[in-house]
Amino acid sequence: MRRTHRCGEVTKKDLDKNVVLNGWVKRTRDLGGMLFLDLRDISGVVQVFFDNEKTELYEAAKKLRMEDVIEVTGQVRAREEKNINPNMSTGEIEVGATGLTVLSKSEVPPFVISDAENASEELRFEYRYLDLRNEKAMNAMVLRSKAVMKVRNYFQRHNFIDIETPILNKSTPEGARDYIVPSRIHKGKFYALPQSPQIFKQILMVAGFDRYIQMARCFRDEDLRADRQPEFTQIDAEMSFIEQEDIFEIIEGLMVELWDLIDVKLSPPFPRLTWQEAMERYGTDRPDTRFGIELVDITKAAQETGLDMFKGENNVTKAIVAPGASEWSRKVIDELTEEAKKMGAKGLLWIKMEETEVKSSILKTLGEEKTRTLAVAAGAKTGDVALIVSDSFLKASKVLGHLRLVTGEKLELIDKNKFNFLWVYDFPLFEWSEEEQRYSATHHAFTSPREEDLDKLETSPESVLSQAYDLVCNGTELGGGSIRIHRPDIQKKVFKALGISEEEAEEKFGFLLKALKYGAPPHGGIAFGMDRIVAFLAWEDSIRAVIAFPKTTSAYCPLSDTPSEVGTKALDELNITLKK
RNA sequence: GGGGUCGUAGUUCAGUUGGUUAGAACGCCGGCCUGUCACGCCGGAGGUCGCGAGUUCGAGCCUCGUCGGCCCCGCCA
Repeated sequence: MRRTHRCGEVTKKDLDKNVVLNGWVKRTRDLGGMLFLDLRDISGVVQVFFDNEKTELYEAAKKLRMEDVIEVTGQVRAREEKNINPNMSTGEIEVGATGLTVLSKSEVPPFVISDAENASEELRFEYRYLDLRNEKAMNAMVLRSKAVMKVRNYFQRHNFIDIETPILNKSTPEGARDYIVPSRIHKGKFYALPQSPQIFKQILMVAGFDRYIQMARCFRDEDLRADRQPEFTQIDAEMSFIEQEDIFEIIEGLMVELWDLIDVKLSPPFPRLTWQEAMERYGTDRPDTRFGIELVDITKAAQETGLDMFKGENNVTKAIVAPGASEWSRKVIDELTEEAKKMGAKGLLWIKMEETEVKSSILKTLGEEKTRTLAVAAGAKTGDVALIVSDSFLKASKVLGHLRLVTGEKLELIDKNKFNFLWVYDFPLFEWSEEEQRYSATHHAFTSPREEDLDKLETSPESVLSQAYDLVCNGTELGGGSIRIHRPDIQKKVFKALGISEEEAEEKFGFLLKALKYGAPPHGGIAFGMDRIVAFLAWEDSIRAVIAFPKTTSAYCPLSDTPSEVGTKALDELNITLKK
């Protein structure tokens, strides 16, 4: 018999109707002579009633266990006033059972489904099919589906074409470590899984699809975090004949529609901040602007103290003020110092502006008056604590940017209900890599320098700014992109600055360079971490919660036991020998 | 690659300065119960204390190593 209703959709309108329901046994409550059963499917839960006037049926119901799959026939009836359960959407009715079929028995599950949130992630992911039966986990996936539909719908309305790009790709030298797939036919050669469809979407622009969109699965073989999985989904978009501002507008419209899913009204345009300004004020390229506390440059005041520690040639002294934090114990200060050192600072200078006196690590060396002057330069008032770091501009900014976040958390200054979006743009085109002793691309090798910086490409690459941009929300980078290089001559100069030889460029990216020679339109685009966006919408801290089958931080899947060894036959065919 | 933290019953956890028989809650099994909805009450089963060494008369507890989960730094164009 086919079901007539989903469990959560039986309502008062169905009173006296005979219904057929399918679902999982959430729980039974046997009162002796009468038994209540909560039946669950994706739509919700409904209460089924068995009594011992129908002895056989009652005895059968007594044998049911959690997570058995059953079919129930019965009649919808209203609950008496005193028996209504206001916490249940179907709480005004119940189904008086007239028939019961067990469709599938369940073993005792390793955790109780309705309590899955309290089980360890490892266990939940091993039994993800049980975990997903839990309302919250299932809703996250439902929300994800809605978000995907929104995105596709939005871009279609704006004339974007959805095109799939290859999963088996050429390995490229820049960027993250590739996942590698050996080729059987081409022995000794390898495919790489895409870190992003970057080059292909640019080639699609050359082809003339002037607006492209794809939900692209991407793969990066790097160490994982709460917001990083080895495979993840990007909303990948690219447009021709546009400028940076066009991208901002179209994406702002998309964010409005996505956040509408959770009834949050965003009001574009989002604030725009240059990279320089973001670093100066927040010490990071992804500022969390849900709370105040900005970095202050006190280099001049610091140098006037005459202390050696402030003197270095490229030294910049920066500070933040923790408002009303003079109650902080020595232990808290020590913690902050540890945090600062973790970020690479030599140390952390602190000044406590207490009611009657000033306390500081440099009080003895500097004396009360000069110490107070320094704190005041940072903007500290009575009751505040000034935290000071002296180092290179980037180091001092980053350390204080981190301390700013820690301080915001500690003092509970962050309004968790806010969604503060902003654009960061004008990133440096290159950054110096100490490890490799060369410049590397801040965004990627195809990012266009700003027009006005073109002539500095060869003379002072470090000062060239790019047409790259990030969309940031609450201190998280949701996505980023750039206007691309569409002229082969500029692309060559950028490769040169990156220390990529012509031969290497030809070997690795030759197909893109060739395409650019055949009438490439000016173009640019952006890519978003779909998982991060959905995690935001679902109020989850980890993207694992919004991925159906996530991997652990060691890139292992506890459900399928992946990765695993392969047989010698497969290795032989691939001409691969494993090292001992 | 580095740092932190956790690992005890099916699950989530407690376990004192190293000391007799390792506890609780939920779940599970059995019984009672006619309006429950975290039902209630009574009884019961269930443990290689992640793994391996070491110290000790004696280790869940201390030491070293190792494996795994999570968080962070590096890394992630």
